[in-house]
Amino acid sequence: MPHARLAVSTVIFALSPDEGAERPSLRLPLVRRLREPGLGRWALPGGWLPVDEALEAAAARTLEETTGLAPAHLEQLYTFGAVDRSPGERVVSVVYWALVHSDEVEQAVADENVQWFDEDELPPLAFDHLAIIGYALSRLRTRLEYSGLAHAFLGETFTMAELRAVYEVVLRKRLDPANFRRTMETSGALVDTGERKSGTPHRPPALYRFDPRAAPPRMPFAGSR
Amino acid sequence: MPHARLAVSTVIFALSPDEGAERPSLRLPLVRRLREPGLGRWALPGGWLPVDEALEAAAARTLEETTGLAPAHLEQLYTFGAVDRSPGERVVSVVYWALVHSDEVEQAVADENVQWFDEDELPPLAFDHLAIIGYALSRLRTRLEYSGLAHAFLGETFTMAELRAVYEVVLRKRLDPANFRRTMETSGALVDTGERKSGTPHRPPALYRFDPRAAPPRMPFAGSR
DNA sequence: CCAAAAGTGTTGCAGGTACACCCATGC
DNA sequence: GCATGGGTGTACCTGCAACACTTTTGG
Repeated sequence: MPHARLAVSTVIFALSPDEGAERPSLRLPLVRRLREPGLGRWALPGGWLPVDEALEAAAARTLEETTGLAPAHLEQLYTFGAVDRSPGERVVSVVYWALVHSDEVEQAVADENVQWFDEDELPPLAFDHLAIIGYALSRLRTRLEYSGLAHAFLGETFTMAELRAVYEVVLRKRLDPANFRRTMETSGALVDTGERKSGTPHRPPALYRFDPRAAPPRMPFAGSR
Repeated sequence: MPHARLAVSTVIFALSPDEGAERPSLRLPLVRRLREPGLGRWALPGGWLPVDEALEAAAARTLEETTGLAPAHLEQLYTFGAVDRSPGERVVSVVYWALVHSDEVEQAVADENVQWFDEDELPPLAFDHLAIIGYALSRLRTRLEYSGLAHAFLGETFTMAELRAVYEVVLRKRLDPANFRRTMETSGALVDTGERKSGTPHRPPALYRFDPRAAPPRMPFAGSR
């Protein structure tokens, strides 16, 4: 008797390194499909679930295999299981989404079969992966607001403007610098390192660090009573 | 070569019919396990995923098979896939959670192998099902607040006090009647039927109905841009 | 009339938005 | 000194929590 096959895929987000003075953009890596179904189209990194590997571990492994990077944040998104989502075979995909530090993206793997795409310049995608990416984007946007997740995009220290740029790119809207600063300061998640970033054409901004005590919220089993 | 097996389970919530004048309580049906592993313990309704059935359809079907009821709300919760969560065999469970109308619960099936339990009087549970129920409870609580989901517990018409009772039981805290009324009225999700419920020992309360235009928010693919 | 729930009004606090304004640096 | 982003102060608005108060029924 036939079964559904179980796959694990990951939507990986990073900010493009800000070459030049332009705004950074939200990017994600995709892999080219080398066999049917969907040959030649692009797809999310992933693969079949090994019997002896946890779901999250499988997501982290395929992330590492395709990009060479380790996730700064990794979280389950949704499980997609429509009967006809893959032609010829029943496939259920447990999908994760991940954030990686932007300054590591330069070292990330990219060849003719693995490429990074801008969030609004996606190529033709295999299966239902376009809808999955859309859902992952909406989840990223809501999560960013009610938990300080932006640090997963940034390095060890950062300026207030860099942090604000993360929010502006992800939320796709301009934020008031004054109010943004206050919101972040009163949230208690930031620590002023005392250092300043010099070399800017203007007044040198303070460098901040994330308060390690403000741990990122773990997903399940938080409210078990 | 072995694969992980795919199961679908559902956490089903209902309010106990308010027999007497006591507060209603949150209840859920469990099934007794008739074989190893976990023989004799109680477990969530569910089963193996058929190749030709969608995930949500499988959840709705097992819900109907164990309780005889149709879900007023059904939504994917999380997919659990730790390697050792089921002894002897690798099982990945896609878990849904559901709400059913409280006034139908009386007609619900219940025999020696299917019983309804109060949320804080749970019996010994098989596998990781206790943790799953805890997670479902936390999700129910947060969802209730930012989307008018309470109507899934209620019948066609209801009083403001009945609606408030749903919130109070689920959120486990007392709510101010005056402020609760205003919050609901300004939300625009309620329609005054003009009728009043008579036979109460005191001033007869107005009967409300949910505005059908205020549709429940569909889960995935909302923000695909 | 009285008890008790239904329903209305008012006040005050907290968080967020808009925007005016000062500060420090490179050129 | 001047342009520019860094950083501070403040007024206003809105939503909500608290709570006093009026209304309407059954006994």
